[in-house]
Amino acid sequence: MTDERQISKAVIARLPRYYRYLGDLMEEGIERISSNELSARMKVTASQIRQDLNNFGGFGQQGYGYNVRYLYNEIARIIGIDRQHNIIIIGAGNLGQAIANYANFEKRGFMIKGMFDINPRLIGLVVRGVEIRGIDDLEQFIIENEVQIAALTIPKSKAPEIAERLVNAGIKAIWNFAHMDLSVPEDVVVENVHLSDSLMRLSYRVSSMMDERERKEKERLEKDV
Amino acid sequence: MTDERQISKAVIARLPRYYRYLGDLMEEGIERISSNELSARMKVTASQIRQDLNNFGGFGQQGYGYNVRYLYNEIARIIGIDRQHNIIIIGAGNLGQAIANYANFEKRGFMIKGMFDINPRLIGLVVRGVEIRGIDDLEQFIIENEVQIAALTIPKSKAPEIAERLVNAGIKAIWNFAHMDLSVPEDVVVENVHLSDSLMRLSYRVSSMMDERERKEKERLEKDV
DNA sequence: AATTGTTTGACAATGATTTGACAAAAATGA
DNA sequence: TCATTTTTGTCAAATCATTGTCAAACAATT
Repeated sequence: MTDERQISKAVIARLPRYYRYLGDLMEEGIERISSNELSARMKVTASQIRQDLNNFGGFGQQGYGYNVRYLYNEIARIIGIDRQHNIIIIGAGNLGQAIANYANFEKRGFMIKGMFDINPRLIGLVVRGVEIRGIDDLEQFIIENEVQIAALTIPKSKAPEIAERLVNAGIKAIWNFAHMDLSVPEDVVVENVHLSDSLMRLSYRVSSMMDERERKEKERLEKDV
Repeated sequence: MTDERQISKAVIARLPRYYRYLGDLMEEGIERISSNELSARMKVTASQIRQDLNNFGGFGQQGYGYNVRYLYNEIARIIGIDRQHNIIIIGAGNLGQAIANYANFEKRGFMIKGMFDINPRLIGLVVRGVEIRGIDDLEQFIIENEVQIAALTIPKSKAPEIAERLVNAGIKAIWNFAHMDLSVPEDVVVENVHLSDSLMRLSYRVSSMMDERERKEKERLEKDV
């Protein structure tokens, strides 16, 4: 009946990037774009762009291409950033404050309702108009302010305990910056940002690139002999 | 000749997670583990674990499993975190400082050689023993200190210009936190951390979970009639 | 030393994703 | 108005990734 076949993770992961490029196009004053032109800019195949977008409906028109503003708004709707999301930040250290200071937050519908920390020296401070609180009244705050999302920028050691409190208070999603995997009920979304994992991927790529360069250099020298 | 068949991106992306879990096992004092036990902890199939590891060599032993410490060290070697990498941070705002303060950096072979910013109020400050400098002598610093990696935590508007300077100074890799894609020569590694993309993926998942919940609720009510 | 149980590494089968190709639709230009 | 060009949406083919299976290897036990 409901033809809601699951859309693949790979497609979802690419949507924000489309959104970013469409925003750039709008800033450049470009009104329409073909999958071919966009594919050249984004360095992906045109086929992939068309196929990705068609998961959500036919946004283009033959002989014309895609209307940039329309597609931009449609993707915003698909991603869900046309609605308002209330968010809190737990851990008001550098990372938490960096997130709080990200200017485009409100523009995308993410309202920072509060910040929390256990460090008494931080409590009471105001970051971007948001006061840093102690975590004692965390649950009450979540319920009163209808908070759906919590950004977790605290050390690994405290993360599981806080995550459980968040879940019990009815949070819908955790943006997890702690260096560990959280275990939560299946109806709670966890989006991980494992910076250490990212740095290791970088390390792998640098290392293998250096190895390869070395290998080629050796090959070249051997040939010269 | 050289049997260096390319290892798939998906496998590389999983290595840091294996490394993380093996570290945890070591802390728990566990000496050996089977792919089956590990698969239960990590919520992936045992087959995938065995297949992934076998891309790099046979680290396990029939009837025994994998030696935790040995595998841990082998993965470190594969990722390249057994070598020393010199790194600089460009942009000493909250995000740059958050990265500088990450304690495990040195343990993984990443040596923070310097931090840079254009804000005169930050220049001269010392974060974790590293002085914040102006970006005028960036190129010289990179060469003199044999810096391979630059973390880029600056606004989008300044990123392309700085990236070009980094490339020209011979940097090998950019850990890119700017909200845009950089264009660099193909022998320069770029590892993107697009936090806004990550937040949008979270938004999509929260939104579709809420939609689904609503849909089910409606279905339930209709059935009751 | 022989037997039993465990567990890997390899391979085949399945599943998912990406790419290429093309008919049909719309825009453009004569 | 009609022919030509552009460009989508879709389908099929090709590629890539994951999973299940099993013989062979080793450990543990008697």
